[in-house]
Formats: sequence, C-alpha cells, structure tokens
Amino acid sequence: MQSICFTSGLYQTEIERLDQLVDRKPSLLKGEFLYQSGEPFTALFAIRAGMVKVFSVNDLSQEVIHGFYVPGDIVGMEAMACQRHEFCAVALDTTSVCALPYPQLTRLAMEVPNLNAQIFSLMSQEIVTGRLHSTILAQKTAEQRLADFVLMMSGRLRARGYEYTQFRLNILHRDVACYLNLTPETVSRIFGKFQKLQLMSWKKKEVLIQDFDALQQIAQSSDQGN
Amino acid sequence: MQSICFTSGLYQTEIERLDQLVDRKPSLLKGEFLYQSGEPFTALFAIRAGMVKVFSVNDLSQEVIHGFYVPGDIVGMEAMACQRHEFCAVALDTTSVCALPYPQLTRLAMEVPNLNAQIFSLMSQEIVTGRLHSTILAQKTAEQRLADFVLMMSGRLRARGYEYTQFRLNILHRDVACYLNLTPETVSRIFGKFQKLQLMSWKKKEVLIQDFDALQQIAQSSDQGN
DNA sequence: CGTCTCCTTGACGTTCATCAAGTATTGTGG
DNA sequence: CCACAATACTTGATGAACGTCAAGGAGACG
Repeated sequence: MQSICFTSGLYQTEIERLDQLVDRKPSLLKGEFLYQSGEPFTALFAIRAGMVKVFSVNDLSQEVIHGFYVPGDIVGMEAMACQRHEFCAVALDTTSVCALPYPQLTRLAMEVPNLNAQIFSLMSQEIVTGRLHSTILAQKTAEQRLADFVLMMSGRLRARGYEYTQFRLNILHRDVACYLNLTPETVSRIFGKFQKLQLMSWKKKEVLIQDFDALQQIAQSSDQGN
Repeated sequence: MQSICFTSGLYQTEIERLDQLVDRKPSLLKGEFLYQSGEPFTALFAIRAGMVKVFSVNDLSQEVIHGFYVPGDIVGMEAMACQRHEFCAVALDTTSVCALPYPQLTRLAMEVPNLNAQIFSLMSQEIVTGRLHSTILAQKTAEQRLADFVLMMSGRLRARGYEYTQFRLNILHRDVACYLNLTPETVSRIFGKFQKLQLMSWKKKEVLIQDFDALQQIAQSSDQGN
C-alpha cells in the first residue's frame, strides 16, 4: 500500500514494518479537515487518493494557500516543531489518507536508518518547494504564474504515473488565484486568453493541456519578454 | 560551545558527543561562500558569529534571497533531499561557523533520539518560516514588509540574547529589497519616511529602533488600513 | 584621494487589484 | 427530477501601488 510515499529508499521488510503502524482512515469528504490550526499535532498524513490544500488564515480571515497535495504526498510536517498545527489542511475532493502516528513513526525511524533518511529528505524537499513557491510569487508575472502552475500540477501527476495531459483537478479558480497571489478576475482573464490561443483549457474541473511547449515558454520567458 | 543551536532538548553528555563531531571552520570573510549551487551536500552549518544570506539565482542572474541567518541558526537543510546544493549561502560579514558533517550527524542522531527530534524540529521550523515569508510577500504592502522585516530581525537577535533596539546589521538595502520583493528605491523611500516619523533609523549598518509599537502597528495594519 | 558601489530623490508608466454587473454552474429541497 | 438559491466565473472600466528610468550625492575601499 505504501508503495507511493516513503518507500523509494526502503527494503520490503522495512515497508512492512511501516505498514503496521499506519492508521488507515476512512475517506474524507470534500470540505472535511485533516487538521486545523490550533489542534495538537499527532500524526503525518500520507495521501492515497484525492487532493488536499494546506493554508493559513490571515488577520482578515482570508485564506493564504501554501500548497496542493496529491496522492503520494505527505502533509503535516510543518507542525513537528511546535507539536501543534499552525496551518489547516482540507480535502478538496473525496480523499483517502493514512495517518502515521508521530511517536510511533519516530520510534520506528530510530530503528530503520533508511526511514529516518526518507523523512529528512521529504522535509528538505518541502523546504525547497516552499522557496520555489516564494520565487514564483516574487519573480513571475500573472501569465507566467498560471502557466507554471498548470505545468507543475501536470508534472506532479506525471511523476506519480497518472494521466497528465488531461485530468480532473478539483480546485476552484479562486483557490488557484489565492495560491498564486492573484485575483479570480485575473485568473479568469488569463485562462481565457490561454484557451483562445489553444494552449489549454480548464472547464468544469477538467484540465486539458494542448501545447506544453508554448506553456513552458510562457512560464519561463525572462520576465517581461512575453 | 554548541549552547546555541541544537541544544535546547539535549543532555550534557549528548551535547558533548555532538561537540566531538563538529568541524570548527576558520572564519569566513565577507563575500565568501559557505556553499554554492551545484556543490555536493556534505554538512549542515551552525552559525556561531556573523551573518549569512541564502539565495538562489534566477534566469536573468538576479539573486532571489530566501533568508538571513544569525548566530544560533543552522543552514543547509534544504540540500538534504538531493544531496546537492540548489542554493547559495554567503557570509555578509566576518562569520564563523561549525560544520556538522552529514553522515556522522545522522549516525549520531540514530543513537540519540533527542538529537534526531531536534533536527526534525529545526527542519519543520524552516518550513514554517518559509511559509511566513511567502505570506508576507503575498499579503503585505511595502511599508508593512519593511516594518515586519526590521521587527523580525530585532526579534531574532532578542531571542538569542543580543541587543535588539540598536544593533549592527550588515545587510545592503538592496538585499533587503530583494528579500522582500521590492526595489531599492522603494526601500529607500520608506526608510526615509520611517526616519522622518522617528520610528527607526538605519544608517551605516546601524539599526536603531525608536518606536516598536508604531512599527508593530504598521506591520500588522489590516492591509490598506494605514 | 579617487573610483566604484550604494543610496537617494523625482517624474512617469505598467501591471494587476478593485469595483461592478451580468452569466454560468453547483447544490438543495420540494 | 426540476426549480431556485447560492456560489463561482466572466467581462469591462477605472485606479493605485510600486516598478522603471534617470541623474545626482554619499559612503566605502584601496
């Protein structure tokens, strides 16, 4: 079962031991929380199916979205420091997850060096991802951000063996806007433009990418080049 | 010596074992690199004195600054996933660091649960810090970002027992601009305004904070409130 | 003491947010 | 299963915050 998350560096026997401590949760419905800000931290969550967004809420109770997580991803690592959640994680779709209870996980990690290294690696990757996100917010135009976003989601699905030119993506455009620090209006205008240019379409939760190269070019064009 | 970095959760005997694997480096001069993008990852670095900035370089060879690190901080954790640096770390001042060789560190961590937990905690904290940085870039006005930045640096010095109302900060305003996704011109204008209002001054690398409350208020004002 | 980099100050322009109003889509209860 | 309400998306007109460009002044380093 855990063939997706932690396992790239583990032996079969190690995977089996990991399986034993996994707490397989019932499916979450759209809108249900994995965790909320303020709750004590008890476990990491491995996503098996569906999609999750992680966000915080600012002073004016607007969401600030920090990431969308797909099957194979682990969420919750940001709470290990305080042993308390400062962020919220909510299902965007019917979602199934495995809980990895933290005390048991660390205990097992102390016995299985490969598992410990895997956790380090995942956390390190999360730091890098966060910095990339910052960079995109800071350096790219609205068009670049959107092209980048679509390609990134496609790439992550691809990396995990899913269809990546045409796929269901149950994310509100409003949430995309929020993740990329844009407004829904801007997102709408730019997706409209992309569709007119036959680069891609995103209607009714269905994404279709028609021209990867052109999107890539937009995403990378050296700032005001476009 | 290591009374600053990892040690909050360690016993004396554990600290001593950590001390044994520390590789105490000679001082770095301003402008010298701790590591550069592309180099293999060999060690984490604990900063003992001075200041370090971590950054990446974008397509147009402009720096994107991800953080400034002060004594007591650990840098390099983002490279654990790939075992290769994707970022650069450079001394902004005469800086002294300890290298914590990664293989030895992980080996020791396997024997000392407290140390392992400490590393998890630091990495988790780094994820949170990155998300806060994103949030500031995304949600705050130029004035708020600058007020926030000054208070943050002050707060970090304070947390580590240094002077925090008046202190040396060897960071170019250009680098502050880069970190906060602003231009040097904007930074100059706003610091000029803050000085006129007697909130703070920053001249010749010397920061003086005159009115914490007012800065706090600016940093937090609910967006366009100010 | 001179050069180079950094900082300052002003005038102007651009990107994207805001506001507003209308259309589509989704969800719900009868 | 349909009708209606609520939410999401679209499209246009306007505006503001900050970037860009330019030129002058101060500080730092050799």
